[in-house]
Amino acid sequence: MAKDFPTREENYAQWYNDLVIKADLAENSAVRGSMVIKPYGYAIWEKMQATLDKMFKDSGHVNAYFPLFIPKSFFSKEASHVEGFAKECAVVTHYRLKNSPDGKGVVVDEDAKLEEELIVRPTSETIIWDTYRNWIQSYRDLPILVNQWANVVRWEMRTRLFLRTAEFLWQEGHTAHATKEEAIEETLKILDIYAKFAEEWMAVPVLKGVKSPNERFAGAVDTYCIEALMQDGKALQAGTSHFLGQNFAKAFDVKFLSKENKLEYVWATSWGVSTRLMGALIMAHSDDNGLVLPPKLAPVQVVIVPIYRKLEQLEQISEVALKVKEKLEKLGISVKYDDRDTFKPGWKFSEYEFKGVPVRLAIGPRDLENNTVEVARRDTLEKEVLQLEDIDTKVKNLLDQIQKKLYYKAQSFRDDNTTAVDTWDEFRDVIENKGGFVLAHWDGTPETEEKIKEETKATIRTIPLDTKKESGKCIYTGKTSTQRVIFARAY
RNA sequence: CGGGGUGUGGCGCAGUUGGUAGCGUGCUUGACUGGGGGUCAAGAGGCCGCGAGUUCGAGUCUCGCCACUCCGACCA
Repeated sequence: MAKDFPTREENYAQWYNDLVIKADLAENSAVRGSMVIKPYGYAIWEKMQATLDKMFKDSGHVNAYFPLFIPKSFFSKEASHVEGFAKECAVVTHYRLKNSPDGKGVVVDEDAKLEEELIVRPTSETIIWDTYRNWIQSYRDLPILVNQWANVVRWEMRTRLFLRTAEFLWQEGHTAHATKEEAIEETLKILDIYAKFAEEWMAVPVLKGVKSPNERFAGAVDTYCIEALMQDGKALQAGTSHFLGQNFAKAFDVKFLSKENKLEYVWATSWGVSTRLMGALIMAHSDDNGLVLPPKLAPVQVVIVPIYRKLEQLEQISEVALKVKEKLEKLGISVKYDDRDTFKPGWKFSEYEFKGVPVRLAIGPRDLENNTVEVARRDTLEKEVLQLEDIDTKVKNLLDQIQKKLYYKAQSFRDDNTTAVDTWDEFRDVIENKGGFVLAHWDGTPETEEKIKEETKATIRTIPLDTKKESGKCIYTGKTSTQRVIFARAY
């Protein structure tokens, strides 16, 4: 099944696509631009969800749910917000179908036109702030720290599995605060959660930073982001956290009485990560043999494959294998024992390798005699034969080791592909031939960023937060600059 | 929305100057097999994207439509 798909070198885009489909993560659906997330892919997403959900709750947030449909009029209330999303909104205009006159199928019933058209949410700021108006009167009602898990629709022209689909799954947090400082603090707190999740669970190193005005969320004062580097040298925005200022409070007239008995506008944030993280996860670690998953997010962490000739042998092996499974499960490891007689061991090896299962154990007659088990790790493809004694802690340690190794590998890749440049020629050369993150001085103007984008397709991915100030000259205009920013071609 | 490509068993493809559809893989059954995608045998499976036209005859030629896909402009 896994044969015949291109290497990363040959065709990176095709490699990614084939990987997603052949590893059973997702497939294209009958609806253009919308995908079906298959059980194996969805299991990964569920683990992401569960982890993030806990992190949000541990930091004081609660979940709620707001409607899929948003009245059209809500959108026009915040000027830059409309502008940002208007071009990609799906609109509901009618609420009824009827049999077509020719008797073949159904048509829209023109008599069932909606008074006010509804937008399928591309994001929920408008409906949520319209709601918050009623929730907030006093400083005592603040802060509101709400998150929702939902689907959203953005009518994209070109789509790619997980990376950009017309409909996608995400979480969106929407918080309301009494002060500017508190809202900014919230924005950064979430950014830290995102970074921690990416690095510790996904094993993907990310840069934390702030977006340039060109890349800012429509309606935000500041957009913070985590930015990851993929194996083809392109950047991927993995999560965003927005400080919205009082923009939405003003647009939706959300005011509160402060302790000082003054009527003030509420300060807001919003933040989200989506199924796009799946794309980042896949591209960050996988190789030409298929998917590579970090143990912490792998739906199956360990697979056990029995090797046998006769069914009596299988019984003996199963006895040992099931004991191993039980011991591993006691340590919280998810184990699959694949004793299907309908597939050959070699076939199973390839299958699980392709699907990125971190550790494979094989137990055969020789192992029964010697009290051993063959342990294979997916990330390095190394195999070794270990004594059965303490196999549970050995495997647990191995999983931890794989998790760390994946992160370090991704980190050293990123380091190798981060280049500081000081001249325009150098800049163009690196963007064109090497790729990756390029650290360069920029004069701070949207015009310059736009010009650079036109000429090189590279954009400012982020203005890093934890970086030293350093004076220099803009690579494009030569004007003075106080800090290097990160340029890259991006997904 | 512009430019290219592709639509043929589940999947991947071949199909010559028009003559009634084939290969690989997968599927079913059986035997032998089993420590890296096994071998052999016997089977099942097709509105050739859709619609017109040319022709005695169209997977093949003509026209129209639809879908998918890749490359650009737009985007998490």
